[in-house]
Amino acid sequence: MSSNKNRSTRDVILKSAWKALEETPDKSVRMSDIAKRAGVSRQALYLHFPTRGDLLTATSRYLDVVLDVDTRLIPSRTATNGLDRLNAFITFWTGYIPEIYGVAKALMVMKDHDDAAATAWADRMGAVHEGCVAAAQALSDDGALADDLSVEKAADLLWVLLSVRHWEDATKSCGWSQEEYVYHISRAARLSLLKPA
Amino acid sequence: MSSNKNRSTRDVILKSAWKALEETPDKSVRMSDIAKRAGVSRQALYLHFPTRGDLLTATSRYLDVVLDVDTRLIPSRTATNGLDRLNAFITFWTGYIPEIYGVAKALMVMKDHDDAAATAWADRMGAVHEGCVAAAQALSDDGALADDLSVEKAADLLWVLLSVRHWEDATKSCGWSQEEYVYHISRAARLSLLKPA
DNA sequence: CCTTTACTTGACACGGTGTCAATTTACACG
DNA sequence: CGTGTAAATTGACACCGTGTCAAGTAAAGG
Repeated sequence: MSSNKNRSTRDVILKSAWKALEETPDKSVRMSDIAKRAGVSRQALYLHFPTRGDLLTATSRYLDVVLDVDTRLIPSRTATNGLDRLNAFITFWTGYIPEIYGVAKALMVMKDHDDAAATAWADRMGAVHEGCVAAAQALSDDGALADDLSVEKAADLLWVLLSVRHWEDATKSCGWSQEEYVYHISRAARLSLLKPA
Repeated sequence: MSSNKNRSTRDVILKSAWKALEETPDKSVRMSDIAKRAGVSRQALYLHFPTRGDLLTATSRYLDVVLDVDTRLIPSRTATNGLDRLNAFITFWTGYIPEIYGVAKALMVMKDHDDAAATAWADRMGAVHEGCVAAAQALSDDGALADDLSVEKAADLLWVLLSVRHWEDATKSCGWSQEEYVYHISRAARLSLLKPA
């Protein structure tokens, strides 16, 4: 099978991209860096991915598989009430962010000056937004949603609170630990979304 | 006075940078764009500002003067209780963001791949953080701060809530109006920071 | 054995920043 | 009125990273 080798190089590249970005999420990782790490020529990258943006997006999808997003989302999807669903979703996503941060950061940076990357990022974040809508809807169904929030606004608010930049600000700029971040953000989310007790 | 002409070109450049960035905060404004708009050669820019980052930072400081930050901060500084101070500060800053967004965006983008710009941005945001600390302290003095927040954590939380990226997410990605943004963010801030009523 | 497919090598164009040197403009002052 | 000095112009160039292209190599598979 000729496509076997094809596949495997592709995977090597994706893994290398991941590792490189994970290692230095701050510094901008070049195509040549990834190639070197993959033990492959820079041009081989372009054989598999048209542009850097495509490689980054592919890497982030690759992560979803490797890190098994679907399994991780089960608690949230199977929650039996709104508050549980909200908590489960927040737990999932806040735990996921640090693992994808390297790749996410690269995409975030790129989206600021590359329309294709912007679309890709919007697409990825759209998935998170859907999760937020589901949680907000579940709260609404329970009558637990604060009175001055529509489902849509609640979802948006949650989404904004859970943004990767937000995590970055809190942990990198403010120096919060991951625990502090999770605690304060989920607290803020609950206080903002739920009807006052 | 020879430095008069010097000054005035400098100001023309700053104003042009401002206008250019205001016009297209999304697209990356080039040095040549600014030069053209200022009716000056590209090299003239480098005569006044060593690098693009320096020009951007100077522009943001220029805005603070032109938009009269000090006056705008008076209500916050003279508030007689914590809640008033918090509200005044939020009103100031949320109103200020849209006005500086173009320049801020350029700096934010640049900070992701330029250490000098990162420092400049951190410096500018440090000023905002100080405002957050002052507000949090005022709340604490009133005994109005939520029990599970230290002054420092409260300030950080407020700062994160008020980040420019946050505003960008809400208004650009979610399509909130400025009014909606102000309403929901200040609501979230109050609910998160204050002792439950 | 010969074709096809995956990959390599090395060269190059492009866009944007920053640098440099030579030149021109203008205005202040003796 | 000229002259010296500071400010600005012009055009060329180096650098970096992305993306393109053409020619060559290596190996699997019929």
